[in-house]
Amino acid sequence: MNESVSYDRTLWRWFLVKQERDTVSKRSVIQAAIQLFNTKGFHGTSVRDIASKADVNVALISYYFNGKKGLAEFLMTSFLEGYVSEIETAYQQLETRSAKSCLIEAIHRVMEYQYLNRQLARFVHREITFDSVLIREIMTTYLSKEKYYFTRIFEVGFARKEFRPQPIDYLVMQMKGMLSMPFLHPQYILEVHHIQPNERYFIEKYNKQLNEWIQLTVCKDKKWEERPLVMNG
Amino acid sequence: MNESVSYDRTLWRWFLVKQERDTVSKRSVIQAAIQLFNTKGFHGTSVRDIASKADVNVALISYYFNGKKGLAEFLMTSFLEGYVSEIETAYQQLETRSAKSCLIEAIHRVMEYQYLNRQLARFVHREITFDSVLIREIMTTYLSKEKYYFTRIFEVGFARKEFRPQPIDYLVMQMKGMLSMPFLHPQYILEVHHIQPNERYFIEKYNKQLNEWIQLTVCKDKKWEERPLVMNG
DNA sequence: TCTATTCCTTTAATTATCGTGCGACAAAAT
DNA sequence: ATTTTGTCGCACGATAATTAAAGGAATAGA
Repeated sequence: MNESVSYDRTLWRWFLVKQERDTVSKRSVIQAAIQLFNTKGFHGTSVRDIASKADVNVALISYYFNGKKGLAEFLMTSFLEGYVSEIETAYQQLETRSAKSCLIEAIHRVMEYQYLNRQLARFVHREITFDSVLIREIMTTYLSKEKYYFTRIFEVGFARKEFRPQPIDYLVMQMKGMLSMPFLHPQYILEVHHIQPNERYFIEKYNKQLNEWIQLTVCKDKKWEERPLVMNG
Repeated sequence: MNESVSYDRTLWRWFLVKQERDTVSKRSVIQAAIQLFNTKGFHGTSVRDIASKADVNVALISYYFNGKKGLAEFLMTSFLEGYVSEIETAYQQLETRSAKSCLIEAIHRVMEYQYLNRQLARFVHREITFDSVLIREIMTTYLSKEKYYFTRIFEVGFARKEFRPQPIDYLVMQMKGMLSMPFLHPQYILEVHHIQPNERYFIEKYNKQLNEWIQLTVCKDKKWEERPLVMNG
C-alpha cells in the first residue's frame, strides 16, 4: 500500500560494514528515517511515517533505538564516528609526509566519506546547528577531535614553513564551511546552479577547487613542492 | 509565570525599520518565534510555546500570520528580501569601481546584515536545507538573484582581468559556504573553538580572513591595485 | 523430539499535545 | 454610531510517542 524504501546502497555504505548482521527491519527503519528526516526534519516526521515507509510496525522503533530521539542520536553518532576516523587516518601520516599533502588527503577523505553518506551527512550537519544538551555533548565528543587533528596539521605546516602564518581557528572555520556546504545545500546547488550534486563529477570538481584553495591561501609559495597526489592517487 | 522575551534590539534591527508600526504583540511573537525555532526547530516548537513566551494569546499567531506555517514563511521572506538587497546595493557599484572592491563590499554587507540578524539568519539558513515546495519557491525567488549578482561580479572581474579564471559556479558555492558558516554554526564556534561568535570582534576578524581569500584565490596578482577599503572604509 | 530461551514482531491502550477556528468582547478608528 | 482591529478563552478533531502484554519463530540444550 505504501511506497517502500528504495535500497540505494550508496547512501549508507558504511552501514553494510558496521551492521551487516542487523535485521532487515532495523535497516529499513534506518534507511527510511534518514530519508524522511531530510525532507521533513526530525520533529516534522512521526514514528508512524518512518514505520509505514519502512513497512514495519511502529513499536519497532522504540524497541530498537529507544524511541525516536534515540534513533536520531544513533544516526548522528554513527556518522560522526566514521567522520572523525577518516580525518584521523590522514592525520597519522603527518610524520612521514608533508603537511600540505596530509591536509589534501584529509580533505579528500572527508569529502569522499560525506559523499558516500550524503543523506546522512545532510541530516547530521543540519541537526548540529541546533543547540540542545545532546548536541553540545556530541560536539565536545566528536568535533573537538576534528578540530584537534586539523589544528595539528596546520601547526606542523607552520612549523615546517610550508604554510603562510594565519590564525588557525579562523582557517579551520573557513574550511569547515567549505567542507559541509555541498552536503548541507544540495537542493540549492541543484535548483539554483543547475548542477547535479550527487554525481561523482561534481564532488571531484569541488574537491579540485578546495585543493586550489590550499595551494593559494594556505600554502606559502605558488610552486608545488611535490607532485599533486590527490584525485588520481 | 513564563519568562518573557528579552528585547535584544540588535537581533532584529531591520524589523524596527520595516515594521515600526506593528503591534507590540506581533513583534513579541516574531521575536519569540525566532528564538524558539533556533533551539527546538520549527516543528519542534508549538504555537503555544511561542504564545506563552511572547506572553500573548495563541490565536494571535493565526490572526497575524495565517498559522504557524505562515509565520515561518514570513520570517524567511523578510530576511531574504533584505539579504539580496544588500548584495544588490554592492552590485550596482560595479560600473564605477573595480570588481574586486565591489566583491569585497558585497561580502562585507552580507556579513554585516547577517550579523545584525544573527538569530534569524541561522533559522533561515537551516530551513533552506530542507526540500519542500515552499523552499524551492523561495530559492528560485531570492537565491537566484543572489547567484546572478555574484556571477556578474565575477564575470566582470574576469573580463577586466582582475580575477584569475575559475569556474564561477564553484567559486560562488565555495564563497556561500564561507559566508553562511559563522551564522549557521555559532554553537560550534563557541563550544569547540571557544570563540564568542556574537562579539563584533569575531565577525571583523572573520571578514578579514575572507578578504584574504579574495586577494589570494580570486584575484590574479598579489599586489593591491587600490587601497583596501573595507573594514574602515 | 521435546523443551526452554531468546529474539523479533504485533496488538492495543495510554496519555499528551498539537494547530486551528469560533464567538465574544473591548478599544480605536471612521 | 458603526465599522474595523486587536485580543482573549475555549473546545474540537487529529495525531503524537511510548509501553505493557502477548504472540510467533527460530535456535540451542537435553
